[in-house]
Amino acid sequence: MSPTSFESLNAAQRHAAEYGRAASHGSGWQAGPLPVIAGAGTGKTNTLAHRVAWLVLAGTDPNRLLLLTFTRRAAQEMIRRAQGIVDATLRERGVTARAGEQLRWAGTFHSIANRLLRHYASNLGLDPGFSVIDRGDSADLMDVTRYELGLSGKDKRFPRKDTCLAIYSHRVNTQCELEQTLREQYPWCLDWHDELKRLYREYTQRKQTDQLLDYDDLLLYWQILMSDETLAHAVGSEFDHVLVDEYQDTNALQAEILMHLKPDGAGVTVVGDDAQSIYSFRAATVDNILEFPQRYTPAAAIVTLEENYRSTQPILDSANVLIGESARQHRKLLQARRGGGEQPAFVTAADLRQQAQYVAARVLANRETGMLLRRQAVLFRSSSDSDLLEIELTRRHIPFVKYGGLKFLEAAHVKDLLSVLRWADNPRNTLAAFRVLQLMGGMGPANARRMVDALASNGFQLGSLRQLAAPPAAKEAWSGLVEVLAALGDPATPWPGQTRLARQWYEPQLEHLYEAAHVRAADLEQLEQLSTQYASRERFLTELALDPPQASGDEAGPPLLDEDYLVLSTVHSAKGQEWDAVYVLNVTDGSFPSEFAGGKPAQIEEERRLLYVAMTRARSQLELVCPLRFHITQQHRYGDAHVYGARSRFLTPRVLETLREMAAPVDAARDAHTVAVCAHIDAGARLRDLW
DNA sequence: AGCGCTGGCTTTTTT
DNA sequence: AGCCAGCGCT
Repeated sequence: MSPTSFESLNAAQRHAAEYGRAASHGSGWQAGPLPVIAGAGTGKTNTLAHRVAWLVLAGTDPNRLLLLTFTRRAAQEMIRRAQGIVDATLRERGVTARAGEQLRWAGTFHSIANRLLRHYASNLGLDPGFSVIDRGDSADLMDVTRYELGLSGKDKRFPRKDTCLAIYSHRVNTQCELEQTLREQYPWCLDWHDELKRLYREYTQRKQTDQLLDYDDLLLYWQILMSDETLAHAVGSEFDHVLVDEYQDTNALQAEILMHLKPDGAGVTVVGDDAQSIYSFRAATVDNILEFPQRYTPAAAIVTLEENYRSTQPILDSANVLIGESARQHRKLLQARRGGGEQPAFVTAADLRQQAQYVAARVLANRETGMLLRRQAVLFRSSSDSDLLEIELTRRHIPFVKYGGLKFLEAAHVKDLLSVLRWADNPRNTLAAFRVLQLMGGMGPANARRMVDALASNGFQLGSLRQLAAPPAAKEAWSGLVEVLAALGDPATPWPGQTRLARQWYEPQLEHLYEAAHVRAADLEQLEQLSTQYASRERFLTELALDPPQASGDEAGPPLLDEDYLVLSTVHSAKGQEWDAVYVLNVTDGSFPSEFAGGKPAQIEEERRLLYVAMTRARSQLELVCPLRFHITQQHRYGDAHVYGARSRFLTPRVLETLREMAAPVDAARDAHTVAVCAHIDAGARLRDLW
């Protein structure tokens, strides 16, 4: 193969990339199953890209190669890199690269499911024009259903809509009984078992009536498709090779789909790291990767990548010790290829404010020695952990971008505007209809119901809305809406400009809906801008649901690339990334592990892996920060109630030996009366006791 | 009957 | 800062 590119791989990487060499000739050959356990920073993406490139160079038709990744972004990155390797190799051989030979089947399980289901819709009794609804819409549908079943308003509070959806999702993705999900993950909802079951039955029914598929449905329908032998064979034989990235974060449904795709494992490559499995709340099961080899006879041989190209050895030493204390795993020890390096630090701060000040100061100090802000990142367990830091950064005029947490598309006003387009796109989408109708003052659930029923009895002709009379208070907004919907529903209306039409109707509604209307109006302009980048309304709405912009500011596109900014991110969103300096906030019991983690060993192990993922993002500098004193917020009682936190239980004596312990310098100007107290209290238990 | 406002309560992480 | 139940006003 390519003398340069492939020879740059180490032995294990090359073995993985070229696995099946002996069998490879012509098209349609297969080798596998191949499990690759790739430790953090061991060149996983590079190896997988080389495997894709090598398969293509060895004669595999790129159209017969299925690549499943965790995010669509990862798929695009993989395509780009594999293409680069193929092109470079062919150039070396004096062959001009064949233009347009692209990987058409690369994407997330969900997006590939979307494509397959539209193709096989008729086999499943599905309308090929189904809509995909995102999380927020699913929750809203759950809410409407709950309201109509009369499940709200009992003396005991029924679980909120997001919780209802989370339980539902967990239940279908784990393929376990509802009762088991409740007992293990949502014990406080156990009393509602029967009501929830009724709710889910109705929810499923409504989605089917309205031709809506939620995220979970994409997988469920795919699984059902694969449960039929004939159809499974039809789908499976479309592909010679199936490669799955981040296999440690797949769930039972996805494993089953893969199994039916290639029952004997021929042509299957899975890549992942059990030590980085952190998505069990999304029903991912680390068992998939732990038990993968044994699912075949003979058992598949594992290729392990342990040479780490990212971090210095002192950082890896800490991480190795930390993860070494976990019981069940594919053992591996990360070895640094880079020399030198300073010991990572464990820094105690008096409280959250001092933590924020300390981190901001360290970021600036690094910046002054020439380390760009974007080469540094602050990581944390939950999105709100960075609240104080964000204030501090703003005060010091340090620009930052935050990943994770509430996103642009989840903001109420953005969803409002999108709902107008969604309703026009699919008049049967009563969910969008309900949302849009109730945006008008004077129009509540009852009137909205009346309008939707009338629309249904007129065969969902949007034009028929003209005949209906709105309540007096909504009169003006109503006639405007009717005209906009008629325009959007007319196939002759071009797509560019449709978002503007919708926005012109919606913007006046902002005033009575929200407090800071002008701030929200700016977002709407941005959404309009974003929509112009898509070819059609249908593409815009579907792709937005499947691949939303990652961070606030992300949707603005290129301009940001010129600027320097600090990265703030949840650990979950930091997956696969790296920075020169990494600061981890709140390395306490309560965050690592989360106070909500529950006591089961498997749950605690996952929390340990979360800290492992955070630590292994660092290239040269790693600091774990631990504030000692917390103010209690968002609790029953307000006031200056506080607790003293203990450092994370994962920082055992053996781990601490690998760290340099230090205290954040006390800011003398402030807090003269606050003395840093060293006390160790089980804050997690205290917080749990509050409930 | 239906709308909208008030006030009490809030279980993380996300394709 | 939302969500949701309950109440009072139209």
